[in-house]
This record gives sequence, structure tokens and C-alpha cells, in this order.
Amino acid sequence: MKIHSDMKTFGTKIRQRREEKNLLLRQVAAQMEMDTALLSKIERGDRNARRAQIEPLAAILELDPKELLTQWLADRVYQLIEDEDVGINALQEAETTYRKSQTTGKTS
Amino acid sequence: MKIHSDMKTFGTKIRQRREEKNLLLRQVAAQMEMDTALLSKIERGDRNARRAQIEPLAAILELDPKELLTQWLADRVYQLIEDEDVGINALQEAETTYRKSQTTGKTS
DNA sequence: GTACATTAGACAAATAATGTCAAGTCAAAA
DNA sequence: TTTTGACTTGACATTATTTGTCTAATGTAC
Repeated sequence: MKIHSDMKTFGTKIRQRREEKNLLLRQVAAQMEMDTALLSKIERGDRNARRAQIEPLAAILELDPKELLTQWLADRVYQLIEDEDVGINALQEAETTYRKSQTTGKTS
Repeated sequence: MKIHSDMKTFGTKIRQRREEKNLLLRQVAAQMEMDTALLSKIERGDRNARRAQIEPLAAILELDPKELLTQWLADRVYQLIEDEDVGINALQEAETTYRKSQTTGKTS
């Protein structure tokens, strides 16, 4: 699952922050009500956190939730395209679509 | 699942092409060895095709497989970010990561 | 050595995606 | 106005993927 040693910005970000705050995996995991092993995997990038776990995590680590979410989403997007050679084209196509949807303000 | 009436470029693309070629759903579906109903859903954008179905489809419809794949990927990327307001930021982050991975040429 | 933090791996549980079927709509032909 | 054919819908079954758990490692400091 991990591709580049330096690729997982989400995991490294939260690990870095956890260490800054001198917290142990098990402490954070407990607050998140998750298994320590799982959090370890998330930090190391061989599992993804779930969408619903982002905000709680940001709160515990005192990180900006939007930034963290961005990072998490970026990882997932990247995982989707990483081994396709038309990856960038797809990204740009998606971006166009997204921008359109924003300006037309459609929600559902 | 469908958000904007004009959003699903993959589905509309293949439907358009199928109609150009005057093929029936069941004809294409048969060649793809899939249920007609499923193909219908895919064309209408309420199901995604699988990755492995893209090339066969492109062949049947005589579409450029890379373009079709791009479209398919773009849809999936879009689906991932569509209801997040940091969507664009994530896309750009992902793009940066992707470009880096390309230049360093890492594969696994 | 023991103790503690983290990691790895196998497996289980949960969730999501994909596929199937039968019944439905709709339009055009008969 | 029935029938036919193409397509669609929705409920459900199947399969695949993701997420979570447990136990046993590894590594490091004491």
C-alpha cells in the first residue's frame, strides 16, 4: 500500500504532531476509541483513517481540521490515480468538473 | 449518487458513442458479458464500471482507451471530493504528490 | 533480564461495491 | 388499444474491500 517513503502526508503529519505533543499512541488511540495497532497503521500509512475520524483526531492533536481533512482527501485521491499513467489528466478533468459544480452552486 | 444532471462524463460519453454506433444496450452488454440493467446504470451514472471493464468497453465502442480511462478516473476522483469544501485544495495537493512521484520515477 | 511503546500479521466483522432478477415505464408499431 | 421492444428501477444476493481486533513480535531503555 505505501508507495513512496515520503508519500503519506496525512500519516506523517499526525505522527509528527503527536510526537510534538508528547503523546503515546495508546493515549491518542484511547481518546479516539480505537485500537492502538490501528492508529499505528494509520500513522504509517498502511491504513486510511475514516472520514469521520478526521475531526476528532484534529481536535485531540490540536490541528486545523480543514487542513487535516485536505491532507486526508489528497491521500485518497492520490491512491486512486497513483498507478495510472493518465493520472494527471484525470485530476485536471476532475478539477474542471469540481469548479463548475462550485460556481453553479449545486448541492444535490 | 448522481449529483448534477450534466456531471457524469463517463456515462454520457459511452452512451453517446453507443448511440452513434446504433448499438442496443443488450448488444453491448452481451459483448461485455454483463447484465443489461447494469450497463444501463453505468451509462446513467448510478453505478461505476470497474477498472477492468474500461478497455473492453473502449474496444467495443471504438473509443480511445486512454481517454475513456481518464474520464472514468476523473469521475471517481470527483466523487471522492464532491461534497467536501476543501476539494480543490486536496486535488492540488494530490497533483503535487503525483508530479513528484512521476519525476522520481518511483513505481512501488 | 523486565517493562513499555510500537509494529506486524492473521483473522473477523462491517461496509461498500457489483451483479442479478423481476417488474415497471414509455414510445412506437401493429 | 394492445403488443412489442428498449430501457429503467428497485430490491435483493453476492462478492470484494475496508476496517477493526487480537496476539505475537520487535526494539529500546532501564
